[in-house]
Amino acid sequence: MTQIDNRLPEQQSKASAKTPRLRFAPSPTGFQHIGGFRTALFSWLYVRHCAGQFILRIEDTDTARTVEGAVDDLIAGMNWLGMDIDEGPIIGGPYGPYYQTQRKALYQQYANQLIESGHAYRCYCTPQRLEEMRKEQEARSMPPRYDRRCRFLTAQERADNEARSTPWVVRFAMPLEGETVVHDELHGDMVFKNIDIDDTVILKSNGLAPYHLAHLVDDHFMGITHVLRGEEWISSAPRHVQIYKALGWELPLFYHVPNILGTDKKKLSKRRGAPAWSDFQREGYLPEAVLNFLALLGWSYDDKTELFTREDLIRVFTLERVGISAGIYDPDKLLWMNGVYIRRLPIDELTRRTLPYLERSQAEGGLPDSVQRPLDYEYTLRVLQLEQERLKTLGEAAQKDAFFYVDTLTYDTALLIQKGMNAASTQYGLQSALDLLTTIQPWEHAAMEPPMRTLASTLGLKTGQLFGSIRTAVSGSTATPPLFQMMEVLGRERSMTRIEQAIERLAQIDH
RNA sequence: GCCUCGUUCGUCUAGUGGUCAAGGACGCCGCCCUUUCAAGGCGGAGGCCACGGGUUCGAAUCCCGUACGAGGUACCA
Repeated sequence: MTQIDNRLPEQQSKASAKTPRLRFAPSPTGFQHIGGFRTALFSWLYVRHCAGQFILRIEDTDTARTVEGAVDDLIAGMNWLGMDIDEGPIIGGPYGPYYQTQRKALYQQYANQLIESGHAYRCYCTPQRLEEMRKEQEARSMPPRYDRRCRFLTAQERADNEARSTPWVVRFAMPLEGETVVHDELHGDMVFKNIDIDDTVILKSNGLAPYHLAHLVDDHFMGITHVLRGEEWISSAPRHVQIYKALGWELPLFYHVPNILGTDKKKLSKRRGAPAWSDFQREGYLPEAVLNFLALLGWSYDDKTELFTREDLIRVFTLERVGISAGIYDPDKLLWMNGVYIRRLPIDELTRRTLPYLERSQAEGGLPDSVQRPLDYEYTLRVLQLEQERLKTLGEAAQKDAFFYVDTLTYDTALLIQKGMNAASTQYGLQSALDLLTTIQPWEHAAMEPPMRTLASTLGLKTGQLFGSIRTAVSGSTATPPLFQMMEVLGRERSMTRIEQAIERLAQIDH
């Protein structure tokens, strides 16, 4: 119940005698959101921390919900985050196959064994009967539960059903009395009354096993030592320990990790708009930042450290420091962290990694389609040098820096006119700046700034007023990198042309 | 409804009976820097540690109850 008395030393040492083998076992029913990846990350980090093995297994026994492409997307996501897999689909491994639909026979074998040992039984109830029963129980505000009718069928009734070849499923016969203790390494002992637990289906009429049997058989034969899964599994855990017991198998160590909630405080779900890994990729989050962020959702190292490289994480990650209470995913903090990672990138790498975001089509979030691709690497590097500390995502660069690439600027002429100025004085200021700029040699920010400052005071303007007008003229924007550095990158010709165009604009509103 | 888990600043968290009149981070606010925007520096607001009872010389930390939240209650995972 508490965190203090939750680790039985004997059990811990029993497990550590074997090399840790942990798995991530998602169902391919859609696109994995970050909550799933976070749980996978904990397993992966632990495995890499103690030189174990990380297995990916696809729990595709619900064929009706299986979504085409989900496995590829999942693997791509793990790849993106840098979680390498030791055994799994595609790469294979000694304990395959790694798709549950391909392990059907195994589940049937153990379902039968459980029937023979008296721990399970065939249930001939029709879905309609179950449905009616459920409705009635609900109407009487009773807990909806299978009434175990088929558990107590006479030999004759069984024979009749078989003779009529009534379709059947296999149900696990939960003990009718007593308690089941689920020992969890994080939560301690959790006690359940057996009578509260349903006789769950362990083999469906189509011959496939649902989660409750399938994952357990697989974990056993794949030699899984630690089971990390979401806390939503706690309520079915007593069922699992009973099945392990009935099969005579040793239990793995359980770690029910906290869920990640959305800002609505509900479990993250795709339906409710939880982001997929590909959303982060598309917006230009760095996988190493996302990885760092995810690691901190339900795990902590100490009271202050929170920036970790992948290697750091592997080195310091331990399961003992995984928390137990659900947490809300905070997009603002991720955004901040992504900015930190962007700022730390060597400029070459930043350029290389940002280029694809800039070059993709405008519809996909890239630069305006009028801009010629491919982009010039050196030019983009100089642009990004100025933008680096201002970027929170790589994807933002296209919006913020379009003016560096585009031929004609679109902006509201009023933005040229600074506080305390009017069209005429702005026009005069720009013209004076233009005249001065013509003489600047070489075209470098250090050569521009001192004379331009002098010009401002000569004109009786604050630097902010003069520079603000030029800034808008040259970029079409009021928030940009430092003016003269920006003009240096933009080049003399383009900078001066834009100032001329601004003057023309002002001349027009003048009358 | 029933069962289970959880509950420390808005959010992520540190905290394993005294060093906690609760520390860090994001966000927010202010100041500094400053040609704008950032970044950076400094400072601030924000928590009766869900509530109520115990245990103890001493409790955010242990126990009990309550409230609230979440999860489960499928031939889904």
